[in-house]
Amino acid sequence: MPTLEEVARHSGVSRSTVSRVINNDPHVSEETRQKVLQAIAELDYHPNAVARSLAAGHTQIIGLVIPTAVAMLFSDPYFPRLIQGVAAACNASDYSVMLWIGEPEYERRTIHRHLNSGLLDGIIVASAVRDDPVVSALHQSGLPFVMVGRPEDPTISYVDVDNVHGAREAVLHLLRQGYRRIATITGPLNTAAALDRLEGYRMALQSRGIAVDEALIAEGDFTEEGGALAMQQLLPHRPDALFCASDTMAQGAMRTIRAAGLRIPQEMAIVGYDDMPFAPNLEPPLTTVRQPIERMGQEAVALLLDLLAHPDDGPHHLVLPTELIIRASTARS
Amino acid sequence: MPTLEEVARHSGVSRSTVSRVINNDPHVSEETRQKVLQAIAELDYHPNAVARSLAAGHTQIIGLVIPTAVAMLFSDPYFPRLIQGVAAACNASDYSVMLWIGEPEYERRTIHRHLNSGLLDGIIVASAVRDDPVVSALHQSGLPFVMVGRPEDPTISYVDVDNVHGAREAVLHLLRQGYRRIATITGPLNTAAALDRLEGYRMALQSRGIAVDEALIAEGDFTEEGGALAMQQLLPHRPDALFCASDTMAQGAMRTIRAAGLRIPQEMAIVGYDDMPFAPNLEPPLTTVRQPIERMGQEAVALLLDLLAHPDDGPHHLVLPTELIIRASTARS
DNA sequence: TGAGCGTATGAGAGCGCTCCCAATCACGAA
DNA sequence: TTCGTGATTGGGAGCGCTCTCATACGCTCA
Repeated sequence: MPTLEEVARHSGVSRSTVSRVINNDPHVSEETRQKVLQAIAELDYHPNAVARSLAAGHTQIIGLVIPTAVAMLFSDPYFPRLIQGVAAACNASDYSVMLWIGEPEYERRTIHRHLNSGLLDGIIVASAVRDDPVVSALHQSGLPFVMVGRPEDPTISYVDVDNVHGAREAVLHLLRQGYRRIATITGPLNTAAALDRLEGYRMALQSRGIAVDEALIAEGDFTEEGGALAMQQLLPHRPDALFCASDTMAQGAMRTIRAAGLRIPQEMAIVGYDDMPFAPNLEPPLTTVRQPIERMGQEAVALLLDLLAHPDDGPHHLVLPTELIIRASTARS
Repeated sequence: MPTLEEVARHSGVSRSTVSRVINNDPHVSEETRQKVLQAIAELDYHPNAVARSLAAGHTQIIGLVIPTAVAMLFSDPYFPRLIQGVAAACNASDYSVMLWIGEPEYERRTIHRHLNSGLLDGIIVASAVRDDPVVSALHQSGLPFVMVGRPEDPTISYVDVDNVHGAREAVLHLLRQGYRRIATITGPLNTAAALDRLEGYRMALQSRGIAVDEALIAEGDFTEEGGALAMQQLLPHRPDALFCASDTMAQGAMRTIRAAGLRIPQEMAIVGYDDMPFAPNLEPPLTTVRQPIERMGQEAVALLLDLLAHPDDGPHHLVLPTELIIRASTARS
């Protein structure tokens, strides 16, 4: 593995000059630049990222933390898409992504060790639950970071989708279709997304003068099984429509509904959330709220890079719009 | 951020000694060790990973390359689970994971730049297609690497599942149930997994003296849509059973089958592959071949670390067993 | 012709750590 | 007492690069 030094010797210039051409410093004559470039090609030289980071004081690496419980990663295409978005944006900006999946047994010491190792220039935290220890550790470490999903603390930069609005539109659609006893299966209520969607549900009903019946609200956990279970609680209260805080839970709820002998959408309309790839293939195809997951990842990177460039700026908050995708599961025939 | 130097001053010993206690060198008196440990705690010192890497010549970082086309990441839980396995195993061994999602536009130069930057101690390549440029680049870079999924070149270390055997068992099950005109939807035939599963299909038929009808073989692309399309090709040839090289494609095929008015499994039995989370929830629940995806990730890390420790060992090949999960989609009633 | 200025280049001091080698010391053996 | 021995500790030379500063070399302009 050739070094800067060797390239310098080979092309008859100093280390500094080679460094300049590598870093595209304009203060190099065209002639010298060519000479150096040729030496680089001949020796097949590649700068050593580690040495470069040590000298420069930054690594061009950002961390992507996914502190969610292990189980969700398995079935939910949310994270792959988010990762995809983050990776794409990083590649485009010459950053690398260090993946860090928060295992439950990770305790404070390990977290700190990673955060303070100087390996990361910044961090993106995906979908933390409330009071996540990673977030507080991050906060006191002083490392720049942005969250995907609104945190409690407004001084933190984040990008999120407009969950309240998305949920409200979904429920309003149900209302417009003439449904009146609308139930909801929420996500785990220690997440901001679940809370916001529930809030949207309430707002929609209230805006039409319909009292919220707490018996029509069941808490799920974003899993298929959890959706099926929650639906069992809901069924005795005879709702005529359902707003689910995730497509995955909607899928589970549909199973329960069918098992109870009810027809969708004639006897029970359903709206999901996420517009997962399987949503159009369900029986019947699922009306749902699409959110720009991948774009969130990209915007999170953009925000973080901005934060790295201008550390003194206040926190940035970016809220992306959602889109209601209407399919057969809410078609009052 | 305090440095080694400061810890040394603060505890009244030399840099070397502090370095020793950090690295658990036994040649330090208990008394000194305590003194240093205390200074470390008081200053809240954390070693700088970058400086350490530069001096030590290795980074404790491994790369996880996913060169597959973007689309698959979206719908397929395969990668999340693999990532999960890799991350877990790395954490357990004090390594970090650098994620590298191969965008199509990544050309040779970029690949080389990453491989030769010295940032990575080793690499795990997930599911490369045949003649993937990343693999050849990796080969000539001299970086230790292992693949997930059997490569053509036997000198490369890999871990894989026994795809031939898994497919054979699946088709034999169909045969045992009395089905005779068994069709198959393969994966893209430029991947080893698809080829191996097709091979298992052929072997099963031949072992029962049944001639392979090429009209009953359709190539898919591991997507739901691809499965639906492939099934349309197959239908005119009147198969009575189907072996799908992935659950996702099976899902698509079921859609086509149902649209054609055929009942599953009475008029068309189906076996999938992967045992994805949704497989038991399909209508009817899908018989499928389960493979230990997460474990593959773990074993890949184990193999790689072994390779790092013993660079001169020959290539390791590890083939994990599959398991046939029998559900209603093959229940000849 | 020489002062003044801008541009191209080189020198050298780190960045924070590891690791080899030498120095020190205590202690038992000769 | 002297020397060897082994356990501790310190010194110092890098790892490969960046970056500030100083130097040198043209120019232009008076």
